[in-house]
Amino acid sequence: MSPELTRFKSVMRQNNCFITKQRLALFKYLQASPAISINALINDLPNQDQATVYRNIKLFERIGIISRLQLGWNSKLELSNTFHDHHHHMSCVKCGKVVAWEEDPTIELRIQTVALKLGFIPQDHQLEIRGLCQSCQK
Amino acid sequence: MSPELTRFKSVMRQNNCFITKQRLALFKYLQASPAISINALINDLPNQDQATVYRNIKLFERIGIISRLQLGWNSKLELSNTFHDHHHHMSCVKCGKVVAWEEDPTIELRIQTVALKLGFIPQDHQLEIRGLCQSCQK
DNA sequence: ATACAAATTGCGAAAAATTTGCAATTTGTA
DNA sequence: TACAAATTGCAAATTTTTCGCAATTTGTAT
Repeated sequence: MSPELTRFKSVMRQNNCFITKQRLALFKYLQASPAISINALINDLPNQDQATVYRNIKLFERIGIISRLQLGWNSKLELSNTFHDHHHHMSCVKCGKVVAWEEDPTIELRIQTVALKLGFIPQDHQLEIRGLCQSCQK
Repeated sequence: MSPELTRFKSVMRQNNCFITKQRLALFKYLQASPAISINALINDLPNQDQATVYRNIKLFERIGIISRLQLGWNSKLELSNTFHDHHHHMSCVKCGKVVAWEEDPTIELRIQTVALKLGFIPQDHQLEIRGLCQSCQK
């Protein structure tokens, strides 16, 4: 069992949530790519009703398993699994491609400092960069 | 005329967009707070049809005047005026309060570096921190 | 000023996205 | 294995967003 799966089950148990096959399939699907739209989820998990998908997305958000991203100016809402090492996203304004990147210690540290200065206890953060990807620069 | 308003008009002209009173009202409203939901906009701009509000939000996003934020796990989509000095947001996971903060040179520089390393030409970015605000810590 | 072409608006209706109630099924626990 | 509680699927309701089109408004060139 992958460490992400172990962690997933542990978080679910901590929150008194049943581990159903629908939830497992959703979690695994979310692990496969850095960002995915709700529509893609509903289409690619055809054995689940859309109501179930929506309910479980909301649950996963509430207990911190996924978070919502707003990538481009015209893009749909997307979801990303927070159990990835990469929390941050860079998206191309032209072709829409999304690349995830690893935490950057300098940025993480700065975020801590800024949050504390404003009186917040930081819990989570999200950084999205928009720009032109290599192939769209040509 | 405020410098923001001047810049707004200039960006609008560059994009061959008419400066209508609906768009001016929308822009001014977006300037008043760090983040605002679409519903609040529609309710607070009662002299505009909701179709107009939606169309102009889309326009403003496309030409870079506003950007979308996804603040809390349960929060609605919000919009923020990019002409503010503060681009970044910190939101309280408990009470939903949103605080904007100024650019941080260390973070900005790091973002440039990371983007270039991944082959992107960065155009815009967005950083959102979630945590517990001072009053909700008690 | 005035007139004109093109862009924008308001309206109503359509389409898309999300949520809800409830009976049937599934889950974890004892 | 049996039970209580949680979850699912389904259909319908609700909410959010988009669209077509006639009427109005805007910027520009007289």
